[in-house]
Amino acid sequence: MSPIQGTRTGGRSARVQQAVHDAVRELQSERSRAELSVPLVAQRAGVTPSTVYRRWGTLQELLADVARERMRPDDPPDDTGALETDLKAWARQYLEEISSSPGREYVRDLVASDGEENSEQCNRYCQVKIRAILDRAAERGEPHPDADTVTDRVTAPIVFRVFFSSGDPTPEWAESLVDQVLAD
Amino acid sequence: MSPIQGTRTGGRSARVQQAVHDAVRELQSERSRAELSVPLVAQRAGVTPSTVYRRWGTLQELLADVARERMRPDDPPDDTGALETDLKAWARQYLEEISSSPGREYVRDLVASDGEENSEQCNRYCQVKIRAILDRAAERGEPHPDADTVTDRVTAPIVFRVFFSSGDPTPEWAESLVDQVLAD
DNA sequence: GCGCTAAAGCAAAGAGTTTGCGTTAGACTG
DNA sequence: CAGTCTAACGCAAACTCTTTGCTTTAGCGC
Repeated sequence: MSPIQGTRTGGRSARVQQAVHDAVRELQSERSRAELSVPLVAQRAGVTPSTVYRRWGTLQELLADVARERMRPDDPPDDTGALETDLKAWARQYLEEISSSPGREYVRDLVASDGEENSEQCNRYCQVKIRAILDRAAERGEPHPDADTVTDRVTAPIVFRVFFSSGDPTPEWAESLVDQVLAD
Repeated sequence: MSPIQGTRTGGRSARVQQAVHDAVRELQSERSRAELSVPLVAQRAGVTPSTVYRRWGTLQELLADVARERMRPDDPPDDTGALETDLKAWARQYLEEISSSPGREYVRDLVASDGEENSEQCNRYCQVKIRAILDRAAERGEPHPDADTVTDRVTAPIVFRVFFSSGDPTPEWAESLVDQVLAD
């Protein structure tokens, strides 16, 4: 992979980015969101605040950048042997992840950031997992909805309820969304 | 309605709140979000910044407060004579409202605010409109889903796609969500 | 009217942000 | 493999925003 003309991707730049991201993650686990600040992160990372401002612009954008990284899919979703159970397991895990206190903060940071790139990337990560599940169903010969349908009928309601509804959504409710999308 | 003990609801307090809200709305129509600041709003409203800080805490919370006011339902939704067309008209209008550039900003401000009160209130406003439509359907004797189902299957996908998806959702797509929820 | 106090004003101290300029690391070239 | 070039970093000063203690004011309840 050749580096893009006019931007530096390796060496010191990469080390600074790594150090700043690590600093944010450390501080997020130690202090509340309101206590975070660019100077604080910069000090922990061993760089000057101006470096952070010039690269990320605002604390908001930096937090969104870190949040996006955290959402990146690591392992392929568990293979339970059937579409229904695969999707239910994923839906339960996803609900748990984003309804947790840190999970909500990450999504908040993503939505609050100026560029929509971050939120969109986050959804793409989500769809990568969903598609992996659907592809396995296809291999088994199971009938299955497409990824956009699963997004509209499972992912969207989960995210919406976590952020706009008063009660805590239950794992059972998340599973019922899967039942409904597989019913028709 | 008696005022709550220990807080002032009328007189000067009310005038200040009005002036600050007006100032925010004016400035939002003149400048970009990044150019807004508490001192700027305060100056336009004819109050001191410390007044704004003490009442709202941060610019974020103030913007969320204004955004919530804007989302408050004004008129009852149009009565087109049938559930399907009522819901489709509402879905189209809602999509248009929140996918517009200012609409997205309002929702962003709501989600970004610390207290979840604002986001939840916003959803309650939404459900008020949906329930009005469903109640009319009930009066006509039409079969109809409940408000939570409409929230999960129409409102949630609309909001989710506007914020997490790359392409612009179309009015036709919003209508198809209504078709699906009425189909089963 | 009169007193009481929540809320506003004022101003100074503190914290965060922006910016110009010099320096440095590391990518590219010959 | 040394030399050149420049994106990105460090530093520091100027600037803006935020916080806070104290004073003043408006207007509700008696």
